Amino acid sequence: MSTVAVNLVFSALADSTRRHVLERLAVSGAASASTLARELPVSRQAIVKHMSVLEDAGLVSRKRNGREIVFNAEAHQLAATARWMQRMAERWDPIVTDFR
Amino acid sequence: MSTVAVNLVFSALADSTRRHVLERLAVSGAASASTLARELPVSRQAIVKHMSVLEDAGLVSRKRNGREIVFNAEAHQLAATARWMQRMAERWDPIVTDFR
DNA sequence: CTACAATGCAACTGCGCAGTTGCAGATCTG
DNA sequence: CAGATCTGCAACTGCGCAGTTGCATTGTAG
Repeated sequence: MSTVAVNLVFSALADSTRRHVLERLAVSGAASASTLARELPVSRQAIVKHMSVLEDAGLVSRKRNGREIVFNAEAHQLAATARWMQRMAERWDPIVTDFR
Repeated sequence: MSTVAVNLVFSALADSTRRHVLERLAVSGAASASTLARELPVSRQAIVKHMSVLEDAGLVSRKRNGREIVFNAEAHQLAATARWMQRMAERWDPIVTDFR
C-alpha cells in the first residue's frame, strides 16, 4: 500500500459522515446520492463530494444506471486496510498482536 | 470503540508526518520532541502539536524525565484499531475476511 | 551562579475540507 | 411534448489543521 493510498483511506475514514454513508451502503445495499441525501441529514452535494473521496480511497464504486448513479461499498478495501494496519502493529510490537 | 475515539485515531493516522513520527518511535524507541524535530524536517512546535494529537488518540504516551519529556509509541492501540476495522469489514461482508 | 538546552505559550499565515445554495443540463415517464 | 427527477457545475462561507516564528520560562550541568 502506497503512502498516498494510506492517506486517502485514513482521511476518508476519519470523517464520521463518510463512515455513516459507508455503513448505510454496506448494510442496506447500493444507493444513489439523491437517495442517501434523503436518508441522511446532509445535502445531496455534500454526499456527492463524500462519494468522490470514498471512491478515490477505493472504499466505494459507482455504476451508472440510466440517469442514476448507484454507489456500492467495497468491503474488501476496508479489510485490506485493516490487514495492513495489523501487519504494521505486528512489526512495531510482535507481542501485542493476535488477540482476536 | 466510541465514535469519538475512532475519529481521533483515524484522523491521527491520516497525516503522513504523524505516521513518520510513530514509525520512528516504534522502531528506534522513545524520544523527546526536540530530538524528533532534529531528525525530521519539521520544527519542534509542529512535533509538539502532532504529539498532542497522537496522545489524544492513545497512540503515544508521554513521560517526564527531568527537564525532558519522552514520548513512546503505544502499539497496542494501533493493533486494537486494526482489529476494530477487521470486525467492521467482517460485518459488512463475511466472505472477504481472513486472507491473512 | 551562569550558560545551555529543554519545554511552554501565543500569534500568524496558508490551505484544504465540510457543507450549503442556486442554477443548468440530462433523462425518464405519462 | 411536458413535467418530474436525476446529475453536474460553480461560487461562497466557516472552520480547523499543519506549520512557522518569536519570546518567555524552567530545569541541568559545570
